[in-house]
Amino acid sequence: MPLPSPTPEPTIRSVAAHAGVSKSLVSLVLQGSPKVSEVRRQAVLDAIDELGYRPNASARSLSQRTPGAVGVLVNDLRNPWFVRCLEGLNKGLRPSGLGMLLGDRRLDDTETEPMLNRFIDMRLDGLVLMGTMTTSATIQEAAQRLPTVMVGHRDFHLPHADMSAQDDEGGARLAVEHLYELGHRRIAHLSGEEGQSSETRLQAYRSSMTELGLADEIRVEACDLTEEDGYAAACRLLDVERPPTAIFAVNDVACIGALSAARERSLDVPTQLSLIGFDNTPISGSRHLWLTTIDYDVLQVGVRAAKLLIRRIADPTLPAANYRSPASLVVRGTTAPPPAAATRPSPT
Amino acid sequence: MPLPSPTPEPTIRSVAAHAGVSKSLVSLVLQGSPKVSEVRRQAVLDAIDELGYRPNASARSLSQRTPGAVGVLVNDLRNPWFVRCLEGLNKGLRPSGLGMLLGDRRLDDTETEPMLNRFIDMRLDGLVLMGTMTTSATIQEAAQRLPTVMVGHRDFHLPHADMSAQDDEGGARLAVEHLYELGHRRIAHLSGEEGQSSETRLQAYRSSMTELGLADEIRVEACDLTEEDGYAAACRLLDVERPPTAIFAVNDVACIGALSAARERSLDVPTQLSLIGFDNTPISGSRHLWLTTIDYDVLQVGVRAAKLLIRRIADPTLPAANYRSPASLVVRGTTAPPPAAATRPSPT
DNA sequence: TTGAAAGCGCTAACAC
DNA sequence: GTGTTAGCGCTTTCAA
Repeated sequence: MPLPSPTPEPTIRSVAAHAGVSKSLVSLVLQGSPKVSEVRRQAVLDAIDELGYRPNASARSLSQRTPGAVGVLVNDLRNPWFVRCLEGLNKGLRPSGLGMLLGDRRLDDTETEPMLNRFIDMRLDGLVLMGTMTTSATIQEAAQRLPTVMVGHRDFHLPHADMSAQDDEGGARLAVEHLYELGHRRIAHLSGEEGQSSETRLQAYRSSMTELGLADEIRVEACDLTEEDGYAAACRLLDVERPPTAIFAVNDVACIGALSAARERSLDVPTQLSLIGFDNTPISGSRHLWLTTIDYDVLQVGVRAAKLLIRRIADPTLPAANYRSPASLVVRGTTAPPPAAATRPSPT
Repeated sequence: MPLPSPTPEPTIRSVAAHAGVSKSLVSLVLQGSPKVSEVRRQAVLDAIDELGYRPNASARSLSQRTPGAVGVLVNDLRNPWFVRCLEGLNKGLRPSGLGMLLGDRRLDDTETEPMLNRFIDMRLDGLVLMGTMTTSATIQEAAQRLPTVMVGHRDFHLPHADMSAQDDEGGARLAVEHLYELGHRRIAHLSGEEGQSSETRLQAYRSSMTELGLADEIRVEACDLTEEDGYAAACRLLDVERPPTAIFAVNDVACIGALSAARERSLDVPTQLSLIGFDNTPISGSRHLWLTTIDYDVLQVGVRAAKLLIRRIADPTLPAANYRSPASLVVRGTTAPPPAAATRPSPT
């Protein structure tokens, strides 16, 4: 049975002929309509698998004017955060029967425009913009034409898009306070270079520090949200006269970079340097890293995004909803009280 | 400008009317045909963006009988190997203008059948099966209907599918020989539970060991290809009377699990235990891990897969091609000579 | 219940 | 060069 079938592809027409009924009857059977007699239904069903018939999605989507799928544009699949979030999205989409078409912004930067254009041209039922990204004319156009939800951020203005994100402000405060309570004072921040989430986390770090009377201890280094760049920024933070005793990193990936920097300097984590990440990425729970971090149920963020999108597909005129998943602290192995000498010059 | 446009979507017809030409002329312009006068072309182009016209992909795909996209079914996106491989695939696909639709087998196991069915029904131009997976009736059907390439494996029989994979046999031998040359004798293998690649690596380990006169030292533990399971299997390997001085893991992810197991037992890597992985996954080069591993240019495996697929789309009757990317050793920080006592009971 | 017929938006012969 | 016409495979009135 070689691939190039000798017979032309069976269509609804050939099925009808084979079953001795009309096209429309076949269509009704395909859609599980109740108003078809049992005899005919069987005849059609039999014809279908005798012929190996498969409906043609393009034809259906053309005629029904909906492809039954949404497009998902992801920032960077190398970051496990996205994989987890996709899992949630997928789960939330399932009841609606919507499929998803995935594209990665970073796989190839020149590839994201064609991808979005394809989404538009397919007249997809919805669009998911997952993770920090800068806007562009194409994104704006796509978001204007397709019901849209932004997940993890609201980096640019999209009047009719919903948002499913996390409590960046609260999470960052939890991180700083945790370190403070352990006794740290020289708490530095490894910040993200772009994106509203990074910005919010940074501001929250600043205010927390100030409110704790540590305004003078504020130290910030910005990095791209990659491990490599987190490493570099952490180096800059550590290679100074009076290095911090603790670093709050904008996300887990950057935090791992910081871990490398510490190790390279033979700084023991957590006894000589405390580190805390953000996102509770799957890898952060790996025994080998065991990162203290901020959790906010990413899976739920994904599920919520799906629900918002489904709602918006049903009624695109809805006012934009903003949902933030609450943050909580996950204490693991990378935070501890600072070396005694560092905080308490000696006496009480 | 709210989303629900008051005017119906512009079509090729409205564009034609607006520009004062016929439908077919518009179609020709859209396809960049040279046989259109400059004046008309401009008129059409103007009409297009005045109206904000976008071609309808379903209609086009119905009439052209090709959607200009391939489906990619991936085993597990949590493994960074896939992300890298996708990058290659994407790169290789680019010149052809083919888009890609991505699905993850593990995101949700119940979701892979609908995904494949969607691929079939969309009459996609091709199918990519990326990474170890067990077959199913749906996979068989999809592969029968769509030009197919398997990447990284040939886990089941698909008569008309090409393969782009890696030299598992050679790579495994390199790993064992590297450890041998460092002086290791008690070399254990952390094997994969399923998949032909795992099987081949295991067999090569066995033969290498035997050929090196180490048949008696053969120790194998099987694990699922995840970090968690790699950890568990490594524990079983280490918690015995006479533990191995080196472990060759079936892939990097499992190797990281082994690293955790070593650390948990306060075994220093590499001075007390050597570890070597497989795949040269991006994370393995992370400073924090710095895994010795086997490389085979995954990117190239992806590119090659794209090329094979493009060829097969052009001529589906081609005999199945099998390509294996050559393997090489990447020595980093997790391998070293064994502790002296272990190999040389004491004297020379 | 079932069938006939008219589109969905686009491409592709084929004439002019 | 440009317009006309006939489909692509399916859904969906509307009659029968």
